[in-house]
Amino acid sequence: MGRVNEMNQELIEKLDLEMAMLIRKASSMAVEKRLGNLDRSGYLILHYLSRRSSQGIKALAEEFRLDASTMSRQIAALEGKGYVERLPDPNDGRASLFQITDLGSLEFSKAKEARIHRFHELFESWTEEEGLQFMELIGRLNRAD
Amino acid sequence: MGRVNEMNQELIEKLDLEMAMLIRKASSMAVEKRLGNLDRSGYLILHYLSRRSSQGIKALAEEFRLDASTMSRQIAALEGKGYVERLPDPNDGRASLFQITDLGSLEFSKAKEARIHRFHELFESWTEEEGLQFMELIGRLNRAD
DNA sequence: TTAATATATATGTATTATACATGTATTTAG
DNA sequence: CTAAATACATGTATAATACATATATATTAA
Repeated sequence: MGRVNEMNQELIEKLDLEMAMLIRKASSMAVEKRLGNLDRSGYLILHYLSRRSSQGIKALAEEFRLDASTMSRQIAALEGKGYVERLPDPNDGRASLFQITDLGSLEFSKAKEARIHRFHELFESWTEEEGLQFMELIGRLNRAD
Repeated sequence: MGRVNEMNQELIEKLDLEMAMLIRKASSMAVEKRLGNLDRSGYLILHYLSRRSSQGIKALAEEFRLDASTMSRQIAALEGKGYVERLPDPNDGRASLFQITDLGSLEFSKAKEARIHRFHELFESWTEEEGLQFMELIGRLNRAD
């Protein structure tokens, strides 16, 4: 079985278009469906903070490959809603560490439920095997440069 | 094999996160890499117009599931760059029809080449079969409500 | 130790993509 | 022929983002 690199130009072109469409569709879906008080960024950040110890802006920005200024604003939004809590970084007076609050955990759970529901709809006609394959393939793409 | 609806909650949750990450990654990639003079919308619209006869704002907005005002601005941008041409709709004095220009076709080809190159990188390690599966699955998602 | 430099974060500004509300011209229905 | 609907353009608002810059703190080199 050949590599995609060697393969049919046509398939790559179709992939290109399908990806472009998926991105637009999924982006606007995220906007449409505000899923409680959480946007996509907030959702991802809370998910991350719900599994890790408190993190600073820089670490979060690197984790999500966003500019630190962007992360700073996203965290500020979460802090403003009371979903994360700012703690002084004991090792660095310039920095803060952020941890998810109980309220944040609650909001995250609610958003997750709503999103999961939406996903059940979207993937209604898929078999489990297809879902698994798709997830694996997306995962690979997410971890590629 | 069961439907995703009946399946493991864990898989759906992972899909949810992977999708959220993909969207963010792909969106920012699209911004970073301006691929000539075409953004994602322009690219999709020119692709569409390169295969179809001239279309009005409304039809395009429906095709791409965007608000007509959004499509109006996107087409205006393409028109401003000379990539599409406005023709009066002979059957409706309120409407215009838009067709791709030679310059638009040229720009589209250039953007396509650059994007395809990027895709070859992204999918470098994939087999052809995986690429095909992925495309089919994305296509289904794009066509779901 | 002190001065220069680097770093972590916050904020100002700009861009892009989007939706919704509204206004205008034109078409269609009654 | 008038009333309602439609196609489009434009005003306004929001969200996510990057880059440039400012500030406080930390680190390094002399």
